Amino acid sequence: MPIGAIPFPFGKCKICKDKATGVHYGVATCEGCKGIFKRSIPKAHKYKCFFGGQCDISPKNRNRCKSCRFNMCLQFGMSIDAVKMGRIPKTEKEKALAEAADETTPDQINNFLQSEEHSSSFPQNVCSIEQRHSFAPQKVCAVSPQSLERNSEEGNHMHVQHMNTLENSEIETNSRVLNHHDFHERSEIEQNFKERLQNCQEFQEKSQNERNFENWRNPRKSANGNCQNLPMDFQKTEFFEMSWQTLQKGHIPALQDTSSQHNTTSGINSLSQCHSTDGINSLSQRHSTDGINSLSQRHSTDGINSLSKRHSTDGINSLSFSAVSETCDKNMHESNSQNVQTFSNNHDVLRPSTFSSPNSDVQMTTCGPNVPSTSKVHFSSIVIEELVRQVLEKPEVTQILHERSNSLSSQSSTSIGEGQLDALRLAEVASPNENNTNNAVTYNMFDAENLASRQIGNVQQINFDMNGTEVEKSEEVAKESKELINVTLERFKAPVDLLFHYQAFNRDCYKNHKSGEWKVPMTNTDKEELKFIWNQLMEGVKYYNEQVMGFASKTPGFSKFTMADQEKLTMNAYMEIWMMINSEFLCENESYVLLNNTKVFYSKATMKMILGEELTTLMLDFGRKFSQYNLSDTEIGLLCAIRLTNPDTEIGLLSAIRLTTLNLSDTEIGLLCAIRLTNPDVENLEEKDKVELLNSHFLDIFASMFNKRPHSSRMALSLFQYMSVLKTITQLQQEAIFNFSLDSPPVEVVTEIEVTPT
DNA sequence: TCGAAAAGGTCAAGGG
DNA sequence: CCCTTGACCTTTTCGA
Repeated sequence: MPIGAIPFPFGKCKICKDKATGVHYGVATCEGCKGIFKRSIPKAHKYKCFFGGQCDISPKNRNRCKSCRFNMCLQFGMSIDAVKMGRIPKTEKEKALAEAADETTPDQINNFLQSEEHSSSFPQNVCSIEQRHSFAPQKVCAVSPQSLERNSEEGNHMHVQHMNTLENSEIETNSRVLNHHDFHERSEIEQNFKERLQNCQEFQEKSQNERNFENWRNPRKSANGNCQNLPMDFQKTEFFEMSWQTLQKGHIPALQDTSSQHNTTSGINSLSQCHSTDGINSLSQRHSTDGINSLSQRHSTDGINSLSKRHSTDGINSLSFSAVSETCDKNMHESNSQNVQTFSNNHDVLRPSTFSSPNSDVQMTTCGPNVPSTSKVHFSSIVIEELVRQVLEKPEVTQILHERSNSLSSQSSTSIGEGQLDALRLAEVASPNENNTNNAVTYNMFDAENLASRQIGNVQQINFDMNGTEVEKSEEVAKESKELINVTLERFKAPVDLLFHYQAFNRDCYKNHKSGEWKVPMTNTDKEELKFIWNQLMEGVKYYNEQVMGFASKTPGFSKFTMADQEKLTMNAYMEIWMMINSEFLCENESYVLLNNTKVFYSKATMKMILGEELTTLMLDFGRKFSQYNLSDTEIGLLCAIRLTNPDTEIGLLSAIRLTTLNLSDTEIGLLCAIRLTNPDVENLEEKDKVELLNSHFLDIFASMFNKRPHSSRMALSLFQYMSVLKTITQLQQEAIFNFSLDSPPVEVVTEIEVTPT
């Protein structure tokens, strides 16, 4: 910098609180932390904290623990993909300097950036917090093919300058340039997260007093067309303001056609607080950036519509699942309400037995004469389970499955459902015919191909034979494996904590509802209420993102994958994870998925308005479709083809039901999420071996827990099959939601839920 | 085209 | 003596 030039006030280093010299790898840091991060990339896995992993990082002691320092870098979002180039606009710099001169508090950069949040002179491709924190499953996103094609044609590619190699310098994705908003937004997110956690805790405390629910539990009570019934703090937010303005134009921002995406600046942009007027154009020829963390941002596949996509995906699943069994709720409600267990934050407390009690099957089949659909759901699940059981009892089938599993795992075939490979692997582990001393170490965890990449991430404690020879299943190995499983399980508490953080709140709410202290808030055909619900959906997505991405970032070993792989994996598993953790609230005749922190259950009626009668009917009528499967086919055909060959919507419904009836603990659900998160069959992974290894490790752990159950093998198989169809139903639902318009909802909905005084 | 900002590179200093 | 750190330098990139 020229003599006399005044540097931009970057404030303190986010990592060690020393003086920041600039934005390095996406985060304002000092030269030291920049250097540490730069040097750590190829060898981070060697770091180990000897002080419990909670070291304080300050300028004086920052060299004491490289592990914690590097982890801090990751936590604050440093990424080699987060390259930012370019200058800070002159006007912004002058402002910053002026404010810095006046500023008495040391954290100048944050203050500056806060003041600049709404500046129009900033680079334009700034997306909202929601956008950058959001994921839409890459394969199931409902962006139109035309849109994707157009993006590609316009050269909307991101050039990634890799630290060590330029081989992967061009990947086909969309991005945005990191700018100084990101400092602010990152800190804002951190702050928001803390605040929300605090709010959540406060709310849980308040929930002891039922009076606190009175103010909001029935939005219909004061609905008057002006949304005066909304909580005041929510009404004040810019987010609400923008959304409201948009919605007053009478149209919920759905993707109506591709041509409008370029021109519109009102609907979706308003909702997202996006300053961009054309997210697509401004994204082109940019470098990969990463404002908050590398997982969260780069797959803004469309600067304009991504928010809409993502928000929709969060809300929509519960919407459709709610339409499960319309006429079945009364009996279910009565019987289930007696089975509500005490909710708890503990991971291994079994989930509410409301829909997972030993008698749930009976309940499902005895919910009245008017519920043929539900009965069929149940009947079909019984059929599948029985078939799976019969299959697994045949030794020749086991052999075939074994061979097929091996061949499929090596060629990554597309002819098998993603969940099925897991199931097949797990079947080996869980097979009661196996004669191993330790079932958890019986499959390809120990094949020769994996040995070279054995030491990754948090499974580095594995001490295997690295010569490339097959490892004997000795007792020593079994012991090591057991220890490793225990170590990983211990480390797994943190991600599970994150994953279920909001669940404690949701469960409390649900518990209150089931015990009659709450009523299901009304939603009727009122357009205003629909707008309200839509806004709530938009708002709620942040929480799901925190859950899913927090879980991903804390999953042992996951952060050791390349950023690109982390991104692909997380996007791939995003919705499935969401559905798994919320499956306990998708039950009976309604969805009880809470719109996080908005204190509203959204009902089946609203879902119908968004999804339409057709999809709802499809789901209820699943039994008819299910009969189209040729059940007399060989059992192997059923096991291997049922998922992708004819993945109808109804199966997704089934999966939600079955997941809940398995009565999984939080840790087990968390493990399933980790297994889906580290799905090695995701396309174009850079380090597929590593992903495969970690995936196998989680399968080991899950198997070690799961196979203690009776009939674990068939349960595991059916479980993974059910899981694997979650993606399909997501896709269908998204199509429905993006065609949704407030002016012409797909179905006339009448009020169906009666609010009765308690 | 200039020059600001960030990446990558270099090497003296310091610690083990 | 070797390795790590981090301040400083050079190169790259892109906003003005």
